[in-house]
Amino acid sequence: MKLYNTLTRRKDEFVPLVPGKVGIYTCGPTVYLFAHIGNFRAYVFADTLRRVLEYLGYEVKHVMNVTDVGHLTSDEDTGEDKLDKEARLEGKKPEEIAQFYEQAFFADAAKLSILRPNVVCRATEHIPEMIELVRRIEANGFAYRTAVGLIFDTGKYPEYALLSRLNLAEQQAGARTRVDPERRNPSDFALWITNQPNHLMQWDSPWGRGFPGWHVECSAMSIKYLGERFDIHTGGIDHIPVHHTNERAQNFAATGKEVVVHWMHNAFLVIGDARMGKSEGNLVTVSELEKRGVSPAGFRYLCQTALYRMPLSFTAESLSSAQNSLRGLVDFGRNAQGWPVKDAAWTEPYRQEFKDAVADDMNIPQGLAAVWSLVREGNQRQDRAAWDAILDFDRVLGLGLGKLSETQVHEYKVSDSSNVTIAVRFVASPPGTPAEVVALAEKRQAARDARDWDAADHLRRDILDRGYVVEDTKDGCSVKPRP
RNA sequence: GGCGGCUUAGCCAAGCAGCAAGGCGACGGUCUGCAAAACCGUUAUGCUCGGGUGCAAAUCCCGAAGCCGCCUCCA
Repeated sequence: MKLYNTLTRRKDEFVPLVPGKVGIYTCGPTVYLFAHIGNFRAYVFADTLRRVLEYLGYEVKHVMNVTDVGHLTSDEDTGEDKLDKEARLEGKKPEEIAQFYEQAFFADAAKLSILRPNVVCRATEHIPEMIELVRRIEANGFAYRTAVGLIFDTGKYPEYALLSRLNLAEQQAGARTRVDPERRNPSDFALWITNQPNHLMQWDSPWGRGFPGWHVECSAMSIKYLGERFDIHTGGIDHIPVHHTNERAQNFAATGKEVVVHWMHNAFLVIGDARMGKSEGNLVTVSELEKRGVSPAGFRYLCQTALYRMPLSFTAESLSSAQNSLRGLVDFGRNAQGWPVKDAAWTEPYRQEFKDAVADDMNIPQGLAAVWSLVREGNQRQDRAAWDAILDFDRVLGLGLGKLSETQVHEYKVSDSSNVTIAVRFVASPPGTPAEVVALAEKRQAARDARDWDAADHLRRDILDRGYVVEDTKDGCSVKPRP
């Protein structure tokens, strides 16, 4: 398969370091607030990457960190820790804040069918590993002390600017932050921060009591769980110039190696012309989405309509478009389940198309085109083989189509006055449909059989009042929740 | 000031040199007691604009305009 690599700026052929196996590290959430759906685009992307690799037969080890310390509110390495700040604000301990928002994060992730990474690692539980990594960096001569703590000397790493293609000479030092006169280079950053007595979370270290710089955790934990050379590192595009650039520098300073082979970055979800962000005041969470009548699966579908590397427009219109598309897919599934598998052979070209698309740098939109071809042709052929193929694709799409289209069929006999069965009718409905609704549907069919259209229409109204719509077919009807 | 990205139909969005995928929406038709679903058809002689290279350009090159992100924490 091919994957775009930020380091080389082109689609590279993906060759795993160990045949058949893939290690992925994903920059996870900083658990001091609810994650918004802009954040979740990144995790849907990472999850889809994992699913694609598994679909193509790789054994994937997916590692994700949870940042619960060391992420400062400014990059001057002197600001408040986000967790500390929120803890003070809410009058709680940092651990309580972290625990609460971590739990909330994974609850939302589960709603979005994001598979839990094989390893979820918390920064605070890896302080010894971080200290060890920093010690190696220092021993290799890449660090120096200042009043702030231990600082990474980016001048010692000639390739420092390669990932972001920064032109350090032209960068305006201190254009937006004050200059620390003790720094050797404007891009130098803290590995271990000391002399911050107000910081709530502190640990002893060779450099004094303090806490790790933000970038250290990802280097330390990715290396711990995936080794000193691993396949893929994912994150948002905003991480390229600072976080990942620094991480890469640390990796090299500690190990002497290019640790990460493929760097992959997702573009932002954009609202109108702006990104979604806390300071923009346009955050939308998964719960808010649900309140607006958009299912998590609908949002996930929206994410799958665009390439992960392209900005995606998040508007009321694009959302409802996605939600409607998903509904169409689910409707097809409900119908298709009533059909026999006639001939699976005709689905082969579409299966191939899907596979080729996702193997080409995860071109999910192209894969969706194959899905819709199957819907169209499956409908024409009335062949469940189409649905079987789509369910197979859903291992990648992660829309939960199987569950969403679940249907129970209630069959019953219709008899004449002398108790002779004259027909077998059915009512199909999703699990959880109230029995009352099914009963009304049955009653309505009887009215229809009696050609009592007024009664039938009246009953349809009653069913609608209970939140369900009826669709008639030859020998029965199906009821489903009103869209 | 530096780096990066985006501009394709009403909307979302693929395509990265060889007849402009797909979805949503809209409109017309078939089916239906009426609907819904489904099916059939229509919806970009053109891809921000101007040059250039090629037999051939939405795709490559040069230039312009507009929009955005990062360089402070941010997916």
